[in-house]
Amino acid sequence: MTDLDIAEVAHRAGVPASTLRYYEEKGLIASTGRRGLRRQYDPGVLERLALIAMGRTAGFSLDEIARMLTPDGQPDAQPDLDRQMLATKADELDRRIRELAVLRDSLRHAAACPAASHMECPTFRRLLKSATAATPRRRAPGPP
Amino acid sequence: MTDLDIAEVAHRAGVPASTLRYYEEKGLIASTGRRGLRRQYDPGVLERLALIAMGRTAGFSLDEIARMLTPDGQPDAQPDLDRQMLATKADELDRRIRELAVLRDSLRHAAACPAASHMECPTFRRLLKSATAATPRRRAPGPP
DNA sequence: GTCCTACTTCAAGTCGACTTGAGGTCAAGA
DNA sequence: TCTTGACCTCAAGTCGACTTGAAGTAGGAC
Repeated sequence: MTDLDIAEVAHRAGVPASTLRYYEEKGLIASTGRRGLRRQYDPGVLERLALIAMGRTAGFSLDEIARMLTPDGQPDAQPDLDRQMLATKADELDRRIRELAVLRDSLRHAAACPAASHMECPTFRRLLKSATAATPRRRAPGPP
Repeated sequence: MTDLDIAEVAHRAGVPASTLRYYEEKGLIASTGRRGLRRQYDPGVLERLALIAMGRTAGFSLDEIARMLTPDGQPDAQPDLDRQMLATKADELDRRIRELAVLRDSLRHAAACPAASHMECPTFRRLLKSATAATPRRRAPGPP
């Protein structure tokens, strides 16, 4: 029995146990059973959690991730849909990355530019324009 | 009087009027006055809104953006702090971009890879590892 | 002069992703 | 055996960024 205690998983994955319970409730992970009350996990859950974390940093919601992780459709039609979705997500990510790159350049320029107000700097305004031009109004993230 | 009505601003900026009121309440934008009850805005507010949108897509909170837009400290010490902050933010963005790039590559690979389960693919696992290795546990975004 | 409509305020609601708190349980060590 | 403390459940709270709803008001078309 190589199963891991919830505390162990929490520690190794770097998330609080409450998050693991929450993920379980959402169907993102599953425990193999209990020892007494305590959840036990297959070590593979760590990779799954890494995958979840990865998806989160990519900007996917837990529901989206759940859908990616658990193909819920017809057994044989699914893999293609899955691959299709992954490709789509990759494209989205690509767009996002390009936006952020422009933004980064804008900030860097603004940090170096001597103009009193950044808005007075033509370079900055040009960058600003190209950063916002193609942005397809999606609810922005927003960190801690 | 070239001022814009709130509806005009909302339309041109592509945000609901309620958002403009909210931003005003938060001190992110200001109206030049009222016509009757209705807020009027200087056309410059559009650039400011673009800047705000830009900051949002970069993952900054409204409070952070407010701080960037309105230097609140000593008149002469501020510009440097401002530039310093912008440079820091640019660096953060850069890290984030690199993470996302790895992620995008992982997704693309997974989409093309013939392995039954992505976890069985060594390439994917390697990518996964490098994607999550350096990730400094920050609360992830999460779209609509 | 009246009416319509788009605005106004303010309080409250929503959404996602968790966290927190109260009250309960049980495996393991003294 | 008893205690301890880390886990358990379930409900409720939090946070940021808005949105929604009720009730009120004024500019402009008729």
